[in-house]
Amino acid sequence: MSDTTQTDPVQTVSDQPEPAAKTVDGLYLVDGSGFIFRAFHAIPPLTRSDGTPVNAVMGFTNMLMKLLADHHAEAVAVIFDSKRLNFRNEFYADYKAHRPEPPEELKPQFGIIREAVEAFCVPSIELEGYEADDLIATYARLAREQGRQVTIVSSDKDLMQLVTDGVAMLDPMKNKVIGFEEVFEKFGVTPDKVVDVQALAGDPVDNVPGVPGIGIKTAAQLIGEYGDLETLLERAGEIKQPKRRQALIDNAELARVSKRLVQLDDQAPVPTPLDDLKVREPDHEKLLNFLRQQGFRSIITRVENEIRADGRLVDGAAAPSGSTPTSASATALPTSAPEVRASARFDGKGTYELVQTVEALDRWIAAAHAAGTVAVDTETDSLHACSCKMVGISLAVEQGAACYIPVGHVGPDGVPAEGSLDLAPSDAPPQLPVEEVVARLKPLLEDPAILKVGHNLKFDIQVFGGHGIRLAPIDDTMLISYVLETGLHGHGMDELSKLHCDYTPITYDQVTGTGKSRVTFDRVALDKATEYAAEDADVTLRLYQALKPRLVPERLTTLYETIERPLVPIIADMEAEGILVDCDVLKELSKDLASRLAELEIEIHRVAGHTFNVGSPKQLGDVLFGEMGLQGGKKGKTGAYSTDSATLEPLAEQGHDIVQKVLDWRQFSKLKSTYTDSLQQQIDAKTGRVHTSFSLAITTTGRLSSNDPNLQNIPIRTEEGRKIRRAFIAKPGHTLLSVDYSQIELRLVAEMAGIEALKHAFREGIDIHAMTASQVFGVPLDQMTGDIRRKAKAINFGIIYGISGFGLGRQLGISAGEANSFIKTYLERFSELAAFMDKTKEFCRKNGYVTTLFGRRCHIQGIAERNPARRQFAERQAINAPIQGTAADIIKRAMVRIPSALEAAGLTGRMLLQVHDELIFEVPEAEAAETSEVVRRVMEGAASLGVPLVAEAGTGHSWADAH
DNA sequence: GCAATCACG
DNA sequence: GACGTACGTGATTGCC
Repeated sequence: MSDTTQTDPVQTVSDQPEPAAKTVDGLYLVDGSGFIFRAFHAIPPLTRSDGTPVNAVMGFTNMLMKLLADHHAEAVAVIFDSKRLNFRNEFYADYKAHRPEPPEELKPQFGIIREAVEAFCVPSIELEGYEADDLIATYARLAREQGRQVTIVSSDKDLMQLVTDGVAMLDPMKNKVIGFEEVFEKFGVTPDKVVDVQALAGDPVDNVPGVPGIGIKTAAQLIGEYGDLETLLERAGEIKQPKRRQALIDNAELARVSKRLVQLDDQAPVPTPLDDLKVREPDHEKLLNFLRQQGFRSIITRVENEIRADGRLVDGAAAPSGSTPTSASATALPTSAPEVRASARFDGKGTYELVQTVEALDRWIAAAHAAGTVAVDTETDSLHACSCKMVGISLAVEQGAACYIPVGHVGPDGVPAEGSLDLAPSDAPPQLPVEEVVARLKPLLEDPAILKVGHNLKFDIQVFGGHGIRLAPIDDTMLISYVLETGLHGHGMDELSKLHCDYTPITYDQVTGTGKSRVTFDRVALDKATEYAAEDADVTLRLYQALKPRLVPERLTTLYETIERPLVPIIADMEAEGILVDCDVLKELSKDLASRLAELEIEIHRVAGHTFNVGSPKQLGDVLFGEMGLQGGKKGKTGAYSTDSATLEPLAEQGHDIVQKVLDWRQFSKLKSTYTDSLQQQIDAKTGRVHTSFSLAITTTGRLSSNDPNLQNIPIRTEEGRKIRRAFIAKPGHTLLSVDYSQIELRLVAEMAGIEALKHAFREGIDIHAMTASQVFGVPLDQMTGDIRRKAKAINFGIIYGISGFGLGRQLGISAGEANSFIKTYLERFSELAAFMDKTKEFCRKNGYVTTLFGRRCHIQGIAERNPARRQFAERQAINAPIQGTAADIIKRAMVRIPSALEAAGLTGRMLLQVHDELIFEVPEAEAAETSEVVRRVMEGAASLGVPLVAEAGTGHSWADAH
């Protein structure tokens, strides 16, 4: 069961959560004409590759698709207005006379939208002389007479008069049901009185006259009082307000005409019998053909995924050229199919939209709703997600259709934008206030039905988190690329764009400049910022379309959806939390180290006979091996003496005091510069804590990495270094909890290679190094010495690294030959191991990658090299990667489960750090014991294997104490 | 910007 | 038997 505990709202289209407004099955009558206009105005301009505008087509198609997917309709029809005049014009010539001609860009789309309906195998209905509303009224009546449920898909107020028991309306864009309550909210009366209110209030849009001076509010009040229009007109003389009374008396006839105009005709002669409106099985080929003609790539992807999920399509048979595993890396963007492009071309600079008004913003939000998927990217003034300022947001809804919303740009002199508290005269460019943009975007960005796609969304999640937005659900193109092609290349956006889209995006440096003249992004001019930022969102969407479809056929969906993707918000929280660091402890250590370094330096210079830079390997080598004549060889192309600790340590042991001093100097210098000094700089001024950044897509094995600062390599191995851990502390009333896996990699070797003797030892809780020592060296456990055990331990580590005689020999200070004989014995004692290593190497040669227990693929380059050195290097990687990678999978699985496990247990502690096989928490003192148990339980249960996983916990005020 | 060195698992 | 060697990272420093 362990594999399926994590669920996420968006896996495939068909997996999406139940819509908020689910209506009962029955007849769905779609107000086609209403939607054409709504879609046209909601979606930014898009054109097909042949120049035909298709934005309304896309909006309409999306709406229809969503409707069919979200509701189990037994019958559906799309109803259109007929072009000609209708019966209302016979008695009121001016009816809808003010309607302007549809915009030029819309006209060609009417026909295409009818094709769209056809492609979905949904009946489309129109009738000369009647408006769509009349046909809808008629069908609704007919269905009601058969006792069937009716849903009118529209948000047009003119249709609200039809709402009654069994007839509801549905606004598919907002996914909102319009029933009695909503109608009452709008008109102030029950649906059956809506026409009376409309007759009085009139409607300037449709040129329905109504009674002058009476609006909806007054009309509702009057109808409420008098019951209906006729009664009101008859008793108009009783009205107290003179003006209102006179208006009603004078315009009684106008009101009656108005009522006839707004009253829908439910007796229209329907062109298609109600019984013919059954939902038919969709013709996928026909639908896909239509979508391809329009170049709706994201919709095509969704449809294909849906079809695939239904199992009606053999993998790859109808997939676009970019989504089959074989051709994916070669051509991500098919060239044959036409593509939707905004008025912009992909490489046409300066054509993305700069959003500076609420109207434009709302248009993009509506477009995102229509598309169902939106690529999001944030721009900030620094790379530190926790402390940076949000400068702008970009959205992309379709290839080429992207915008940039500036919210934090300042003028060239750094004057804040208008709306900031600063009242100084502003030369900041015009832009919407950040609060307003955030407020309008929040429902979209948190909408469980809208997928947010980003590249390295961990960053954007933190930026939005700072503004009270919890971005979800998400897909991350960086992580999709990472699970698909770990080890083949990096996963930065620019690199992936070149690789998959054959396109080089504008670089950050091009926009901000480099070196001395670099400016922060908030000072970049808006046009330049738009080109860069909107393009990033656009590229992200393209990468998504190229990469996401590969997950299923390449069997990487589970890894991505249950491990990598859920980890994103969890790591984001850990980074935002940070860890408390006591600056005074570090200062004290710095001071200490400084004086010891000074002493050592004087001493070293004295022995050398002159001053030199001890920190320069070149100068040091010259002094030690040149001037002083110590034994040591030149190395490498640089021709310089090697002076690393492996070289110097033997010399120090021979009694060369100066060498020992150099080694000490090196160690202290490292501690001071890398840890005590720089760590002080890295404490966040606001939080007093250190916020590292974990990279999720760097390593070739699946591990995380930590940077800025790296908190995964804080010293521990030496006493001096360990002191640095005293500076990492818990806040008042809290304690640090450290829980680490014991011997996880060796346990995994036993498991994956199926080494029975090792598995048995782990199950019995035997000292594993002593046990291997007794096996390999034939020493009984009760005669074990520390030195023999140390050798065995080195061999065990060697196994994990893809052992070689030379490497082991060097580690143990013995000859390669001697080391080789140890290895030989080891492989004889644990005979399953050799087979495992051979099998792994062979698999890697055949496939180019190796896999972990949880299906992660680590691509290994050079496995088939002719050069034996390079090939053997690849082979060692091939041995190591499944082991290291499985351990990484396991701790990630634990990390995904821990926050919810703590919450379920009512515990408030926070996970702060991960150090490969260790997790660090900050917990209230009173919760320490219980938290420790919950965490251990989750960690030990993160995989169920033939060997037990063991997690050990420690607590203390500082990290040094917790270990 | 690269090489050398060394901190961690 | 070649060929150069343990696996995976990140930060700092000196030097070109």
